[in-house]
Amino acid sequence: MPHRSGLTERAVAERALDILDAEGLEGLSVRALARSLGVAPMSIYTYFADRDAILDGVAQLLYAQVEAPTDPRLGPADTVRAIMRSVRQVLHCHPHAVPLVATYPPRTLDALAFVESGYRSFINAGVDPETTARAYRALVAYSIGTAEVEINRYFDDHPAAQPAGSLDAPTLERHTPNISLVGPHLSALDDAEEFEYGLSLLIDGLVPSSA
Amino acid sequence: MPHRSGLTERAVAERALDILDAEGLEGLSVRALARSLGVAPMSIYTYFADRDAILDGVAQLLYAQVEAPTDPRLGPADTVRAIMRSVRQVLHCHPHAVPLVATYPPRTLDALAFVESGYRSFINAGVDPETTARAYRALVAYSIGTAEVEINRYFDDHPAAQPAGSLDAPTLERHTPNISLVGPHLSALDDAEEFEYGLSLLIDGLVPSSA
DNA sequence: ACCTGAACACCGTTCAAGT
DNA sequence: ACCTGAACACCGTTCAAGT
Repeated sequence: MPHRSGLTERAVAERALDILDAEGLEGLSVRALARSLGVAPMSIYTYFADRDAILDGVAQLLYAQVEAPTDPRLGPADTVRAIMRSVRQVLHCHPHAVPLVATYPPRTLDALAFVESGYRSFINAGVDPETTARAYRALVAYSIGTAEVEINRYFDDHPAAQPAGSLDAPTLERHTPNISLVGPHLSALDDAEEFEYGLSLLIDGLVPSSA
Repeated sequence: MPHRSGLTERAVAERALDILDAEGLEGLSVRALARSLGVAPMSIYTYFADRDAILDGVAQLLYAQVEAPTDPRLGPADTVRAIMRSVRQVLHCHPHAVPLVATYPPRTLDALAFVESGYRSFINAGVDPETTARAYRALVAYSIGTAEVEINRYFDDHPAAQPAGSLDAPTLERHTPNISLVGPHLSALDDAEEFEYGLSLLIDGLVPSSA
């Protein structure tokens, strides 16, 4: 009888995602995952070759959650904008997964669905495959970069915004006056607004006839 | 007598960077670092509060290596382009450090030097502080995103480019024809070229009078 | 094929003790 | 202030054995 424990690769990956959300990447150990599933640690290796394969599996689950617009009348710019927003939303629901998405590209059919939709909107609009590939690459980099800075709150404790760090405000003002000047504005920026701002710059440049 | 072992925070961080380069992030353990320095594991905690603080220290070392142009006649676009290229170069020399740079922002005076230079070129050109902050944020996200996809070789084994994965070429062709079409172009893209391409799009959009 | 316990070679960090 | 060894509560993974 196969799967005496009732487990499947998918069920293991889904539990892994639960643990990742609750405990973070360090808390997602093979042993903790097995404990949560009520099996011996080594049973996990029936479904995944090693811990990295589990993390890859979690990434595939999240890629599958990305929604792509289905309306074929939508142009490539609007389609890609909707996909990018969906990616951002999924990652905001699973912030600890950002490093995984930065590491493991979509691989399964479900995970690749949104990529196919994005490509289709470009190709159907007459964009050539190479331009499509370049646009996809730039947009992936933008997704990952913005997600990293957002979930790590990269600009929150920026010097001059948070003078409680190792450098005090007078020292900063003397050595880096422009950081003192710009810092407060940096930490006041709105995540969603800045995401849209940079995204528009990219889309306007990447999509040949953005209409 | 302070520092009986002859260690300093900086020396510990530099050895940590050596280990990171040679062994990767997982190989950079507190115990391995202590072993390499010839001290007991707990001695490390004299200089750093915990492992995360060590990783932050390594990031600060790398930020300090970023070179910013000193010519004040250079406009903000050219200044920022040079800084972005230097960041990319430093990260290519230390690929395992990319997740650290994505996590820990510049904090020390040395690490902040290139940020100050970039800000100065904007402010001196008459750009207001908020626009400067928005540009910096977008450029940081772009640096991190492009570095992640480059060091992880994110597009190398993309389906259709590398049909040896779990999906075979006929299955891909049937379910995701556009991925089959675009994939080969994606894996053929040149890292440096695409970096410059997206960077130009951003700079053209971000720098008010790009002249 | 699937699941197990024991074992190996590690971790980060706390603690109490030394100088 | 700095450094130490011992200990605690963990890791991922190999192996040999079970069903």
